[in-house]
Amino acid sequence: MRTSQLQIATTKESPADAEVISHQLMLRAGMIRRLAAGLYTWMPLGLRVLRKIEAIIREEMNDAGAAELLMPAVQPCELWQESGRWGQFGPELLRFKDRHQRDYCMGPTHEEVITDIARRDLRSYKQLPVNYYQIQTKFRDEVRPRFGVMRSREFIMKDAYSFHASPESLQQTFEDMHQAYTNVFTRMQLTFRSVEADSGAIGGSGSKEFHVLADSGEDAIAYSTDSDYAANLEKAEAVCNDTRAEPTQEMTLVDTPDTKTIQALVENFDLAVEKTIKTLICHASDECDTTLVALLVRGDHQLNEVKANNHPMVQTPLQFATDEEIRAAVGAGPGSLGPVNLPMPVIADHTVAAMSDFGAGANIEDKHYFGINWERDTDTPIIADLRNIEAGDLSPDGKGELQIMRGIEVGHIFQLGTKYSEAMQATVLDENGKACLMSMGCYGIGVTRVAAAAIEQNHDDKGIIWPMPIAPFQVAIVPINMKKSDTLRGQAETLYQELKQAGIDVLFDDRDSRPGVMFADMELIGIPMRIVISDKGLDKGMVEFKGRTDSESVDIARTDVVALVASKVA
RNA sequence: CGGGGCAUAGCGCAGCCUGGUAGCGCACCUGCUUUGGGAGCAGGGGGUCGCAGGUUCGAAUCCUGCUGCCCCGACCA
Repeated sequence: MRTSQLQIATTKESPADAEVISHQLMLRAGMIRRLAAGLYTWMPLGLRVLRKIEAIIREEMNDAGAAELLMPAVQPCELWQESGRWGQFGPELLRFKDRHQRDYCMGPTHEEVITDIARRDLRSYKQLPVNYYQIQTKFRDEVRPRFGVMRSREFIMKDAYSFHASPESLQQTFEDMHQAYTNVFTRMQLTFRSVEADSGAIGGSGSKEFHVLADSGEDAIAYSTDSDYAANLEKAEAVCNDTRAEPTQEMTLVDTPDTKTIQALVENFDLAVEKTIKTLICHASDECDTTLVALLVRGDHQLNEVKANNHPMVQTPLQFATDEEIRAAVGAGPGSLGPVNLPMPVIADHTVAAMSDFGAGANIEDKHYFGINWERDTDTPIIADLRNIEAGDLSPDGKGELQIMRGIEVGHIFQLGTKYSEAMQATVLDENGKACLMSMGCYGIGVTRVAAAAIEQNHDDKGIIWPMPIAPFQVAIVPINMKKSDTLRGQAETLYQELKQAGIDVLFDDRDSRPGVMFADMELIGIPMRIVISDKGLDKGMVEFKGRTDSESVDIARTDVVALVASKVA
């Protein structure tokens, strides 16, 4: 392709609201244009990247035995009512009515539609397993779309759904998909990890996320220094091997004016932060007699909201109590809360349960108890894993300690089990002629997010550095002063044709720009290789070759350059 | 949802406090010169100053309402 046809539109400055580097570079390189909040046009240059990502995914999915189909983006409400998600899904689900006043939604995911397909088309266990996939536009009305196409409302996703006669078959396909995803991201030359994950709203058991590693990633990932264990921070199990020490202090009531925070408590009263407790009050589920329930974590630990949300005694979705609710129930406000004499169930993190001689609010305004001990001073709490792991924690598998790094979630594979097949009665006949529910798996890759993640991971001060397999073009031809030299123009054209015939994705910069402009543009848009062709060089039969990350270009014989490029592409 | 901020040319910004009818850089168009790292000179086009009211002789500027966008989020930070 020629730059004159591509309408290259690069800018030196990026819009003020683009925060993350991938968003800035995609805008500056002219890959995407914003239409409205969370809605982006993919310009020709950006679309080429998407198509390359899709092609790799398609090949690996096909190789793994999945069959491509295409479902509608608009879905009728009936299916969602059948699965129960019409009520469960919040405002993220974009709903609207057609001219007959029937309810529809823009599909954020396609479990309902595919399950409907499966129950109609699949009759016998002999047809199983099957794995359907599509690459299609999804819509999720995010509260706060941001970071460009990293968290947009409309995005392209590859979603696959498998159906099985047995859990063993599901497990097998789950593993096949894990391998297929590993192949996909390996082929894209991205640095990634697969990690254990929470199943979230989609439901089911057993799920793994694929994360592209990047410091700017929205997710934190815990991994063991000495084993394969890796998990999303929200899932990573916080273990505590300490046993509770015997009490050595009496419990005392202390006046603590102006001490509403853990930090103030530690500073004003010379208390070790490891001897303090944070008390968080949230709404209780129906399992409790009270409307509120208390969650306890050590003063220096962070509550893990996903873990809290998953606790049976906590109302879903997790909702913290307001100041007024707390005062009404306890008689004291946040900042003076603790487990002693608290009129509600107390759920403590493992670490908290192993503490002794600790300090916490007295549930009396401006007072704390110090030297509290479980059993002696207050009932032993319900114990659960409630906190985020911290770097240096023991690995749950007992091997090594956990470290934290950041990642961008680009893929997620789930074992759904029979959640949807049961709700929607998707059955096949088994060997005995009896109807049995199909087990399901589902497997997603955020195609548009992969493009952004690749940039987050691969860029420098000049711009994007595309990995070769997903680069919009593999090589750029940059002629120097072609305007003045018909010879050079002819030579550049010939080289362009030769590269095309060799099957190379080549971008011919045929603008009459100054060299600096062309160099800067080709680097900004991240073309992995560059050939500079000039009269000066051609007099000696040479052109210049430079890889995007090379510091210097090298002279190479004109007659060898096509072969060189071809070898680098392979 | 709650809190904060912003809205002036395609992009980045100034002007607003102290009202007098809009400006700079990049980009764009024309011409000349230039051509190995985002050229120089000269000329030029483009803005109902987010929308709607109000105050005023006069509003980008002051006041009110609305809309859009961005940031932050309950203990801690």
